[in-house]
Amino acid sequence: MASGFETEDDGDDRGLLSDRIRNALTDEIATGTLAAGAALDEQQLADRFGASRTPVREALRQLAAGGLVELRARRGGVVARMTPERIMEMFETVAEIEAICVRLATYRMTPLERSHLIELHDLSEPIVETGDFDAYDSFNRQFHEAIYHATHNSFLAEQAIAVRNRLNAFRRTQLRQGERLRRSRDEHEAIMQAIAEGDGEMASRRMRAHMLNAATSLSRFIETNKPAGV
Amino acid sequence: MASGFETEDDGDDRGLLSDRIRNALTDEIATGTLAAGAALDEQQLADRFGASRTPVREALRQLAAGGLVELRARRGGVVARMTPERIMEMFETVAEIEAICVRLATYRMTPLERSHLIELHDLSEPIVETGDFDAYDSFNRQFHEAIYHATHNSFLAEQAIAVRNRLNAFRRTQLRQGERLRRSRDEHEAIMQAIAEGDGEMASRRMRAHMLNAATSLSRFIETNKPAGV
DNA sequence: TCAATCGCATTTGCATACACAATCGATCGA
DNA sequence: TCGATCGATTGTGTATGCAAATGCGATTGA
Repeated sequence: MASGFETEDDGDDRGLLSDRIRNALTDEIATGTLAAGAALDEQQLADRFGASRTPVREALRQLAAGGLVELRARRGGVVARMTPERIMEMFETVAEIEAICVRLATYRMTPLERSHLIELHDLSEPIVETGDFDAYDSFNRQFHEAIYHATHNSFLAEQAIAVRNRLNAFRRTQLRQGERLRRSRDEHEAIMQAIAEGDGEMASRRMRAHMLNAATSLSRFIETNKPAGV
Repeated sequence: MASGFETEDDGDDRGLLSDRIRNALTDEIATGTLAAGAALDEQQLADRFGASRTPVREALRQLAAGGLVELRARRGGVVARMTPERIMEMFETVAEIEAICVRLATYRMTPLERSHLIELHDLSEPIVETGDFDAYDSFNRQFHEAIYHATHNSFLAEQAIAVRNRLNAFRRTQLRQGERLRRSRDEHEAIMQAIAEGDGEMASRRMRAHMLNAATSLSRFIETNKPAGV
């Protein structure tokens, strides 16, 4: 009440309603609040968000375009069901795209970008020591995105981020194995080594292996925690 | 009038109105009927399609998600402007993804898929002889999509098709140089050779070169036909 | 008892209506 | 004459209403 402005209270209710609903739904799908296969009733969602069906519909259409929900005509929408096979396919795709990115980045990154990446990598050591999963996840994201941008191909970077986000949205079963954290950083280390030597092909192979290791680690987790029926 | 059914006259007015509008707009952007940067007035489009603004809005949102139109909040939408730099970035991305696909396809394709691909490739010879650009374009699409599917990674195949379509939508300046047609087939030939030898890496490199050759050919065309101001 | 069909309820798809924001033009001031 | 501000108009964003289609359940027939 100190300021005279009341048009924006929290800074959260700003922008388009449909965008806010879309972001909220994206989060809920990512966190698993909305389980895969769950029906998405427009009126029900509208009530929950205190809005009308119109912005909800637009949000659903956008999510459908992004592949997070399946929208069958006149039959409503459901959260996209992900089979283990499809998740592995997505992982492989991400791995290959990441491999592309690191190869191009190796050949094209500026000295500034290189030093920034090194600095970022160095920062991950204490995180691994403390075993802070969330912090490492955040670092990991920055590390990979730094590589995307170092390709100096913004379109490719956008694609990489998009496909990675799409995978993350369904990766609510995060890698929470202490051993994996250390191994992840070691793999980063090997990638950094190849980058430093200017060997893009080597960096590419190591990045692919790095991603597939993460996939394997996840698939083990999925196998052991397999829900009945699916 | 022979049959008693009248629910579907042409088979064209079936399905969702928003989908039809989306497809129509996609085509118009691809063919250049809607020039890049053209403003997309919702009411105007609604009138043109004989519909209300609602399905038009949904179509625009989907196109925005696909990257074909840019949608600024409360400021309407315009057909996405493509700079030559961005087009080249897209070409490079497509080239790299195609390179991935052909490498995986080489290692994973079934004998049936291999024979199908060979058959397809053989069919292109007479097309090159006649110099039928449209026919070759159609064949070319089939050839590349056959490779996508042979990766046995449907997600990757979807991504490849999506990014390829997205590029095609802005490639209304098609390659209409007779020489390029022959060279394109020769490059396909070299790729087929590598596939036959089971050398995925070789096939990958040749595919990348193939795509970048097409890009170079296009960039020359763009340079010579550069519009004033942009 | 099982299957098929008819009818109802629910929900989507589209149209229309209204409110607010942004842009453009005009008028006022310097 | 140029700039800025205010107002009007255009157009997007959201809400609501209506019609059609889908899915489900009950009823009827075999």
